[in-house]
Amino acid sequence: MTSTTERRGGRASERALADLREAILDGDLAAGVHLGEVEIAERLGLSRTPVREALTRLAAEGLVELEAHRGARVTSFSSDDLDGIFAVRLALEPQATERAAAHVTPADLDELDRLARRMQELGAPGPGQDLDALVDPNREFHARLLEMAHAPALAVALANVVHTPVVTRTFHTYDADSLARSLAHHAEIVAALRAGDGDWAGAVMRCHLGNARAVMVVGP
Amino acid sequence: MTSTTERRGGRASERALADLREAILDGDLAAGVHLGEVEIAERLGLSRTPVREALTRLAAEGLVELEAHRGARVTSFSSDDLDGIFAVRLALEPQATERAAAHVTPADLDELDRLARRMQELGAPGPGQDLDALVDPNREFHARLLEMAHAPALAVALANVVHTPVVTRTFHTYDADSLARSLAHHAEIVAALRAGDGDWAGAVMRCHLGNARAVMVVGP
DNA sequence: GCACCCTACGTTGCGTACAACACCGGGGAG
DNA sequence: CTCCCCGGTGTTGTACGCAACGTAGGGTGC
Repeated sequence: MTSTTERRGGRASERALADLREAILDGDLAAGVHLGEVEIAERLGLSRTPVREALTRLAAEGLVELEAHRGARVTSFSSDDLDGIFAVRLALEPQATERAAAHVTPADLDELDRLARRMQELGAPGPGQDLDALVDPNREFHARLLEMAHAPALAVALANVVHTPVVTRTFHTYDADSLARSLAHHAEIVAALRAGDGDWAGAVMRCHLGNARAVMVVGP
Repeated sequence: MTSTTERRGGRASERALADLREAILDGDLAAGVHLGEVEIAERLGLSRTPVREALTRLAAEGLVELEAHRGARVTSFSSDDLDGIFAVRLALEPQATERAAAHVTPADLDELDRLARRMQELGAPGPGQDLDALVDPNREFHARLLEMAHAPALAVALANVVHTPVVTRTFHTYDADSLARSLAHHAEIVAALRAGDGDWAGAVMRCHLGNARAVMVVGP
């Protein structure tokens, strides 16, 4: 899950938060959709109060936008926004990867290796290919890596910007070559970490993000 | 003020938010202090509801920490946290400064110049020195610079981590030389921007942060 | 004397009712 | 015909009351 602590939330608030976040991240709630407090409350069988709190927190995360007396809308991102997001990722995530190399444990390596292999299975061309199933392990891979860096500030800065919905919501935009590269990068990061080479791991992450950026951001 | 948009807030909520944030940033509420909802509500003459919302948003900003059924506490930062914060600043703020060079207007330059000069007056050794008064213009300087970068994602990432209270709350920890350097950096950034040299400006910002880090973080 | 439990209190979490504000439609004046 | 004003309607913003949870203190059993 997210590394940001799940404070407060006597279950109802937390439930509303998790539910809404999942719906947005999975794309069930498209960008720009209006979110009425009563509507959500009724759908979840709750009062407006916890829903309202959840919306406030989602707004702080940047997943929704609140307009006074006009309700909440799912945030929509422009191409420029995407570009800015990748700029932040490129500035922070390789550094986090470098740091991760210093703290990595065998258990971490096994887990990352497992995720990387699973993604290569799911992403391999052929009848078994399932691009939608790639989303979760990919998210998990990057989250674990971030966690291993033992750099809370870095993690928070990224979490509050990356807004995983837009960035990792789908792999359908990847062409075959880019996808293959992306999956190979994960494996290479594991290899670099296993070798204890932070510079190498960071460099691969830079490649990984550069590749993703080229796919996502419609360049000039 | 903060560049993060001030959505929602039918005055009461916004007022509570602004009031609490100011109190924390100014150090009136020390780190670790317990914040009771009723206590704050009564002091501001409001109900618990807007106070609660304000606390939720402050928690999202990282200024307070919420424990379930145990209330809110003003966040306290460890030396490691500070180090992590500076790592993020060093990764992002120079880049923002570089970008600012591309969008800078004469009006912006005048404003930055005014702030830099004012800080040099206030910080000059002698009877007129007022270190406390430095805090606001310094905050404003960095905020303006960030705004000029036209990179919302960068700004958000920084805003959610820098937690200005710890970083810029006081200049009393600066020794004379470090303070002089810090003030000179501001002026040099203005000069670099006026010359339209983003690389130069970014480099100065790196120096600026390195200097601050050396002062703040008791490093080995 | 010490550990454990149980009760009483204060706090937060949630639900509900009311007030304030913003949008939308019709009607009238120019 | 167009523009402005004005009430209707649905939304969000706030206040208040109750319930649930955590904590601290005293009391009892060992």
